[in-house]
Amino acid sequence: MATRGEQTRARILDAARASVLERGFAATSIDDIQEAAGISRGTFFYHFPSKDDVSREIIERHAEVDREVTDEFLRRAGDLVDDPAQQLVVMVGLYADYFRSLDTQYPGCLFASYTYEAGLFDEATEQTVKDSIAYWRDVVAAKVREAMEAHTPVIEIDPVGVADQIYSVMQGAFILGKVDGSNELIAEQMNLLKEHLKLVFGLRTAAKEVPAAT
Amino acid sequence: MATRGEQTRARILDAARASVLERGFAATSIDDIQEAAGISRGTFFYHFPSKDDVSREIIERHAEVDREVTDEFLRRAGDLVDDPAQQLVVMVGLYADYFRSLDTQYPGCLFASYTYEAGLFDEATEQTVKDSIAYWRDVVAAKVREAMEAHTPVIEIDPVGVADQIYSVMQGAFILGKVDGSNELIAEQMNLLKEHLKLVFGLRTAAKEVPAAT
DNA sequence: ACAATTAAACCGATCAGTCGGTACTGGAGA
DNA sequence: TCTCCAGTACCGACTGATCGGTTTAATTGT
Repeated sequence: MATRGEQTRARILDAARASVLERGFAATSIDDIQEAAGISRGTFFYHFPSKDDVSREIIERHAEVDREVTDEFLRRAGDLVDDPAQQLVVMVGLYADYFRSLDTQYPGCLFASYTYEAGLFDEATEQTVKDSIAYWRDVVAAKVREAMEAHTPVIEIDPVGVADQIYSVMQGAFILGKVDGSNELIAEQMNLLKEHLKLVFGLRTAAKEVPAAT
Repeated sequence: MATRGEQTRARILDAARASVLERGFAATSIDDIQEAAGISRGTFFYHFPSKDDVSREIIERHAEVDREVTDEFLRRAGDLVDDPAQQLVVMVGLYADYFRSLDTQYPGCLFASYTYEAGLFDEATEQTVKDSIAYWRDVVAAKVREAMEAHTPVIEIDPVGVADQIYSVMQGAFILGKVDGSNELIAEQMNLLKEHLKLVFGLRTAAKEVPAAT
């Protein structure tokens, strides 16, 4: 159970995160955060020495969650199917399901937000973003490598390139999703990517041939 | 020939655009712009009534250039090959070549920047972003539709979905490219996407079979 | 008792935007 | 050719508001 102080701290971080994703970090004032969190100005500074500390903590928390989700999706994919190529496909599908299941508009990714506000953050914060992306890239690329051993790809591919492609589609879809106000768009992009991966690894469901009507 | 005033105006817009792409709009002060453009504070306000007007003009100029590039790439693709599916592939390749040819780090897309700072801009500005993306989607989706008629896709696809996928990969790659400080990454992502498209439309270069050694 | 919270006053820095004035330039009139 | 003038372009000091951050004294919850 979280103490009262911890709850307030969490409320501050939540409010800050939401505002940063909507307006960006620079346009997020402490008064905005304080008001959204339903606390006073004094309380904000009781919990955080500065605004920068909030940005650091937000990104670190996001990095942590991101890593957990990555690990869990990979683990669940591993539980569901044995073939590493299938695991990749399932993983992308899990992302699709996740975005589709949300009942509010997905607000985008903090890493992207910070990237488009580069120069406002200190070295350590930038490094957190880089490390998080690098982690994702590494674990997914490793899985792609496994998949390549199990199924010779139909086209020449670079494992890191494929990992980046998945990441790119996700990040790009977040932007389109925000503009269109649609989580479904994000999910659909993940689904299409899934089909691409199946093609690359020759995982076409051959049994799905439509029986000719007569 | 541009008048002196027009040149100054352009310098202001260039400086503003660069700063917005690096730090975001909110963190771009008029002093930043003024200093980068090599003019005084007074001159800025001589040319622009407010900071918001600059944001509007920047995005409109970007939208215009974006549209021109889209049209030109599609036109050039049409000049190079007849088959609409091949045209799509060539178009993506043209983007790849473009990003590879840059000698400075590609700073990212203003639409993405604005999307992650939504709420700072007025209705008209937001609409410009939406319209620009919609235009891209429409013309590329139309080409995908043509391609589908010429080549039955190997997988079930939605033309708009495919257009969005290309856009997503580009936008996502911009982010990765910024983080990694690499234009090559962006170009590589476009190349991989090119291969995916070839697969989908069955455009594999069958003649490329590696002759068995011995 | 002690941690958490409040409200308000306050600070210096920086912000967007204003204003009064100056330099440059390209004619028009003599 | 010289003078004068209007418009264009530019300048930098100034204003009021807002920013992040501090301080304090008085509560509240456990």
